[in-house]
Amino acid sequence: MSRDLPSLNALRAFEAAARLQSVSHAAAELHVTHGAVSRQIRALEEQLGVTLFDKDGRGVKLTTAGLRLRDVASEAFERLRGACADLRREAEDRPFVLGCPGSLLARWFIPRLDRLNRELPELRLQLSASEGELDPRRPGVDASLLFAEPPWPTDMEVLELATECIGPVVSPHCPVFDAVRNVEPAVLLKLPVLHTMSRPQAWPQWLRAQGLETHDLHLSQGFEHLYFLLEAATAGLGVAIAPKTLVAGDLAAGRLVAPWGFVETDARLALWVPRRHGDPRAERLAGWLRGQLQARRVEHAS
Amino acid sequence: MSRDLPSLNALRAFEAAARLQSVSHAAAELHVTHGAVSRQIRALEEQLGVTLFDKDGRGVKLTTAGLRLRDVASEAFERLRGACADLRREAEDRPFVLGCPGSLLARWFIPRLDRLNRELPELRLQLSASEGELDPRRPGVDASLLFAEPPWPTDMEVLELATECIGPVVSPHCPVFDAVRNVEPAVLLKLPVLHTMSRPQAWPQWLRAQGLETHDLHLSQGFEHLYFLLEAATAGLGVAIAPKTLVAGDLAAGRLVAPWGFVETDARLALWVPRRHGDPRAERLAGWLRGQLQARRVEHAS
DNA sequence: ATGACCTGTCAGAAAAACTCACGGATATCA
DNA sequence: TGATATCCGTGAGTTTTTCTGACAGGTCAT
Repeated sequence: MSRDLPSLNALRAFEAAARLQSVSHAAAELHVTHGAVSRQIRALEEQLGVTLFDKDGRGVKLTTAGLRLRDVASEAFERLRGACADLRREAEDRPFVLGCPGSLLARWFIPRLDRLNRELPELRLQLSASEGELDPRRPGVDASLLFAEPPWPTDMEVLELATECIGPVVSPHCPVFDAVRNVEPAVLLKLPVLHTMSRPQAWPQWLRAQGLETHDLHLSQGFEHLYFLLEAATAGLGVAIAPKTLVAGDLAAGRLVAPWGFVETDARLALWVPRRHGDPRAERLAGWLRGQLQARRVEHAS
Repeated sequence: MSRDLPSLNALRAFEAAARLQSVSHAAAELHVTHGAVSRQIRALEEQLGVTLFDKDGRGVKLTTAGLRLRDVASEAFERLRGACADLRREAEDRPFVLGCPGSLLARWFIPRLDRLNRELPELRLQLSASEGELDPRRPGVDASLLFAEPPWPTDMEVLELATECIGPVVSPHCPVFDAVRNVEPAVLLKLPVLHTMSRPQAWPQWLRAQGLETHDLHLSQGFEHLYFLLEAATAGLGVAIAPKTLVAGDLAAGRLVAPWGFVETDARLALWVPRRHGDPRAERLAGWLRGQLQARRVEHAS
């Protein structure tokens, strides 16, 4: 029992009061009322069975026992303060690691990276393109940016950034471009289309949204990653289906066209933050990303 | 803000878990459930913005940040533990100072002091006979033993030990003894009686209890302290009035007789303990005193 | 005396910590 | 290879601690 520490909050209150020679000043430092500090000191005196303060005029004065305890307590708390401050500072200085699929990284993020680093330098953003499947729970990753459909897992805080719109895109230099320039969506059913393993539902989703049957679909070349699919499309290999966000740049530059329009899906572009960590910088990043996605839309509308 | 310490209870939970490399063992050490410790560690990690533990199989392992914090925290807490244990030990070893009127000290306490020191050696009892008025609030006095009537002051814990009975006593060798051996109380009104300044109400109280008028009372020699009054009575100077407890020894030894009996007053023999200190040893002393007072009564009855 | 200032105390309110029960993951044993 | 035991994390609800706000008493300077 004697190995047990007394109440640590009481010790902290005592230490502050002893250091400042004043219950009221200690209360101010601890952001509480003087009554709270007075109580804590009383409790500590009872636990130790020792008088720590005597009244001295209208203030207080340490007893010899109090003096000895103050010396130890002040040093102990000062060390703890220092160690905690170091840890906090390092946590703040640590780069923020953002997991991100390669396609999103290449087509959307890289062009905006410079501005991000300028506007949010304290983030020290470090991008980690996923190899294979993106795992938002991978240790060392502070947050992940990805397209996905609700429901969200409970162990992640999901900050939604934008809805997803998908639609067929094709290069104007594509050999079949003349055949497909007809904006009637049904024409696409007659053509072999490019697709990706990671989004097998993309074509059926879009076709259903157009009121077309999906069983006539002719899938041709498939790619493991969306990133390669988009490269293939811009290279003129055929008609691909892609999220609008990822091809907005290509559309603006004329490298791709999307004559058949886009449809909104249930998926969301969202920032996934493991609840375990909950880095406050994730919120800042989400805010900035929302601003960028908004700006892009405004730019298009004008 | 960064000068602020994180939650100290969280820090203590972390320190225990880090030292024992186990949340459950830490919980056992702190006498709480593992859930409580887990929560505290989680809270600390959030406050510092740093991961302190990683999962390791079915246990936990410190991160490098956790390792650094543990080193500091363990030392800091160990120092605090040591300082507090020292203070507690000294508090325990410190003599227990009991304030006591000289009469009670001489007539009741001193004959029992030897047994008390044998039966409660850890008390290291130190008796402080009051000079002049006994002040139960005097600094340095852990408790005071005195006769007094309720109501009790609120800043004192009053442990009642026995009721007070007072009555006239006289030495068998007193010159007037033959005159007063008549047990009719009224005879006392005809004699000059010894009294004390500190209990001016003693005689009137007793007379009223006998159904006698008080205005006929002839006070003769007065003494400042009860102690001297009793000395005078045993020396045969006259009839005194005294608490039964203080003259029980003299009655048993035949140095005094009390043919007129005793009456119970409103006063109590009680141990007064300043609430500010509340030394737990006061309870032990009160228990022992009650036992002694009881024993004396039983002894008389038999 | 009066006002400024400080501390101690109380009842009730607010906040923190705890418990209990459950779920998921990992070792150990048969 | 299941079955079992152990360990940690989490959520709802409750208990315990702590704080507040108001007041009382004491000291000091004017």
